[in-house]
Amino acid sequence: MTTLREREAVTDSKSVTTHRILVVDDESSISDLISTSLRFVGFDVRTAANGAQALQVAEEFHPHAIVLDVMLPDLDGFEVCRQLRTEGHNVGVLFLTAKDGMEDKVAGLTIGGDDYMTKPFSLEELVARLRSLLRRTGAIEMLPDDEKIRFADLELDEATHEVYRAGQLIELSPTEFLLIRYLLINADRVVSKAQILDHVWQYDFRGDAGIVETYISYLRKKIDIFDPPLIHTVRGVGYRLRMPPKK
Amino acid sequence: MTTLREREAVTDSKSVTTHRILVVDDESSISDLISTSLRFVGFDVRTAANGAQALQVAEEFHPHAIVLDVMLPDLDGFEVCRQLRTEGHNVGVLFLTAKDGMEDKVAGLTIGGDDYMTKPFSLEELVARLRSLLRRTGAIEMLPDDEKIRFADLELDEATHEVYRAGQLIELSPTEFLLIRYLLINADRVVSKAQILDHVWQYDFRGDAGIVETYISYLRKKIDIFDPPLIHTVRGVGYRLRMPPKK
DNA sequence: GGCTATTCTCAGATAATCCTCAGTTTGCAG
DNA sequence: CTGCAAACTGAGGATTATCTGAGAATAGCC
Repeated sequence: MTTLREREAVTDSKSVTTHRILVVDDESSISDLISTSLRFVGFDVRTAANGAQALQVAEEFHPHAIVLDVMLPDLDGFEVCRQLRTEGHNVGVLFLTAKDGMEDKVAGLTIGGDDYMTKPFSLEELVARLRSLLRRTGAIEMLPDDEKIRFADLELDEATHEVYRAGQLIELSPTEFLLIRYLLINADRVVSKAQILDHVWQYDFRGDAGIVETYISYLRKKIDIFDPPLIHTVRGVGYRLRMPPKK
Repeated sequence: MTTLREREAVTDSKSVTTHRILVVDDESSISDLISTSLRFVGFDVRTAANGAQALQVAEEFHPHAIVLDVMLPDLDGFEVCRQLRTEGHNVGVLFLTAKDGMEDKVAGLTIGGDDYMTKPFSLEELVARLRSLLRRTGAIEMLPDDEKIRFADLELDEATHEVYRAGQLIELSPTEFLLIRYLLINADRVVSKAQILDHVWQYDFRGDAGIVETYISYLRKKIDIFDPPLIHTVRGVGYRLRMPPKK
């Protein structure tokens, strides 16, 4: 489903504020997945399958940010990053790393505005991190309310990762947080369980869509003990955040 | 009984710009059913019976959207989709999947604004989902009220799946929703029970047309308790949504 | 290496929906 | 006005979707 943000982004892309993102990964399935997803939310995407190609594309594409796998067939991601920087590309990098212990090394190297994620990740998170990266590196000018999403008396703060209902802080697990954010971004629209699964869960999740029901149930117990309930089931279709119709 | 019934009256007067749709399915009965139906509502349709052919046809046809069975004799649907995307066809895909077994392959199907349906499906739903897909992927320009259908004081919202009569929210079951949408799309025209059955019910439904009467009755109890009644019986022919002649 | 929070599966309970059927009502032709 | 076929509607059983609790597996943390 098109989300509000996604639509804004899509509209933007036709006018001025399209951001150029370079995606570098040698597995084409991953880079396809990422680029499809990023294109859909309105970024201008170019891909590269190795380090040399990445440097070459960066030269003419001048990306605002790079999604960069650290494990590449030729140069490794750090090397690519170093060379870019020495050539004067002052660009934010979101590193991707396999979950194999390299994490610490990456963590140490992501100084400045950079960030990193371990594979597999969820697409919601990728987009969120990328936006945050662009914001930090100044590619997107910071709007005051840019990092808060509100619906009724529900408020989500991207910067602090906090969620409030009726002014009260709600403790959420990581997955619960991603789920409520996805619902908030799509407030008032119906989203199917498949969509939720594809956006919120890691891309390699091969379980049943029933897990969505479980997490909806968790969220309801934390968020919808308040009145009025905001999370509504649309039988046979999906879920939807909505205000009860006023009498 | 429920094979290919008459569908004369249902021409789509609205669509001016014709959109190109590629239908890919190896069962010709299915692809015939779909393409006939899509042509009827005004799309320009081309078909392919396997993955290779699909890629080839896409090359010269440049479809705005693809209806793609995931189970094909050569490549599977995902592979076709991936190859299309890497070749720069930035096109929305509506996947068709069999209900049995493949449940776990559902993940990843709704990424770039794509969508999927399980077989068997109803033609009404197919068309609705396809329109929504075209809208999302930008093939149809988005008008503010694009997702609403109105007739008299009856209003249906595709995005929220809500129906209002006289400003009041009406709770409908999935089948009731499809039925009222079909009537709304054909507002002021008579539609036969056979047509309704063909469009609203799954194409493999083998029951009696009497079910339509039952559902019309359900709708009347929810929608036509308001004045004036909008759902009218045309004895011996079918049903019609219409305003009563003014006094 | 244990401890805790979290994720995920599963299965029974609950509830909504679907569909059939049969008795009743309605409209129309003769 | 009468009789017949079409349409209406309520009841109920079958089916399916969703909810939720319990517990096993896993990951993250000190």
